[in-house]
Amino acid sequence: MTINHAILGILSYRPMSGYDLKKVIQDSLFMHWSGNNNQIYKALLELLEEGLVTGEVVHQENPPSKKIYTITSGGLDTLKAWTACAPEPASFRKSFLIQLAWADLLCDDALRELLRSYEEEIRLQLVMAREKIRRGSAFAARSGQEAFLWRMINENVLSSYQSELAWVERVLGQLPAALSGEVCKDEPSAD
Amino acid sequence: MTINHAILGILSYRPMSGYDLKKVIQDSLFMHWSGNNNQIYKALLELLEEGLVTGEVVHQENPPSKKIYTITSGGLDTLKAWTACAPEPASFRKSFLIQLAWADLLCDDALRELLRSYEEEIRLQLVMAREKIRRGSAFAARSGQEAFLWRMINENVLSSYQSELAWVERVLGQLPAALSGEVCKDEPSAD
DNA sequence: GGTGTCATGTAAACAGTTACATGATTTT
DNA sequence: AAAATCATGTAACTGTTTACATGACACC
Repeated sequence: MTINHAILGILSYRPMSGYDLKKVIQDSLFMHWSGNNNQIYKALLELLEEGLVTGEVVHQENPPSKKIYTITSGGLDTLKAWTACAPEPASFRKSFLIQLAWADLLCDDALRELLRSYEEEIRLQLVMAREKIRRGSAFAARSGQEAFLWRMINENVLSSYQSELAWVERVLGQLPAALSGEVCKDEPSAD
Repeated sequence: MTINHAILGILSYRPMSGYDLKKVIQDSLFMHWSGNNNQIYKALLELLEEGLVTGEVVHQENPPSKKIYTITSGGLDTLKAWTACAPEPASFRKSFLIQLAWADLLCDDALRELLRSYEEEIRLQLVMAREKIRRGSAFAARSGQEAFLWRMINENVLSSYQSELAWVERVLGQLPAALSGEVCKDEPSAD
């Protein structure tokens, strides 16, 4: 459950409530969770039990009250240990590729249309990503190194979309030749 | 549940058992599921109930017997309808980026080491992807168009890894400058 | 009077993984 | 004798999403 680590990371910047965490996660480029309550409030309970955060109820002038969570020194240690551990491989889930794999069933126009709508979809993702970057992080970088890392993270996300976009344009460009039946004559597809 | 569509797609090539499906999915580049029994056998039950496949028990000379599933014309229609529907956006889950986001806690050497091990990880993924491609598909392409699409799918996966690799190398290249503290002076990080 | 924000939480479902269980046969 | 392959399936769990429930206040 990586979301616990993500929450510890956010709380390392400043103490905040579950509600705040939800917004930070939703507005983030690289924290892929939808930011739903269920996961966040459950994670906070777990972190409390493990003593990695403390929770304090703060009564405001007007209700509702909120619970402000603060990372403990144990929490900081756990976070630091996690950041140093061996990275997991990235996972790409592109259900579009599965769609394409069986798209031989479609006629030429439908196939072209399918590729075009995927292209549109990626462009949309790119615009939204850029908008999130434009709005900036909710936090100030704590060091030049951190500012650098954050720029690299933004670049990573953008370059993923750009690579996907370049690919779909390549496919659309090669499609006419492929449809004319001139392609793949000398490419046996099974061994 | 996309795996049902993936299974329909595979069965559109040839009838086979759950066990065979498992292997096809595990050996595939782009079907991201682990190929676990639970999902496959459950999906097959659903497809049976919906009448999209038929199942026939085949007794072999030596046990165990197997159940061979065959796609129905209704199944083919469903598959075709699905291939034509609006594509979902690709989802990239890179827990490494979350790790990097809080990596300010690490010292220079640990950060460099972290990036290097991610680079290694991607290289490994790339090698495994190429190996899967080298072994080839379990099926012969039914048309030149299909052969073309399959090549494009392979290219997509490879270019995703290559883009990720290029990114991590860029980061490693820029790291010395970032660590020397010369970077980001004129880059306020919040708006 | 309806909609939106702040703020907590729960319920139900879907998606996906690991591990277990069985039993025969073949390979090491 | 142990391990791998063929082949079916189940159990338990983690992860993730959508939607619901509550209640005060503010804004249009």
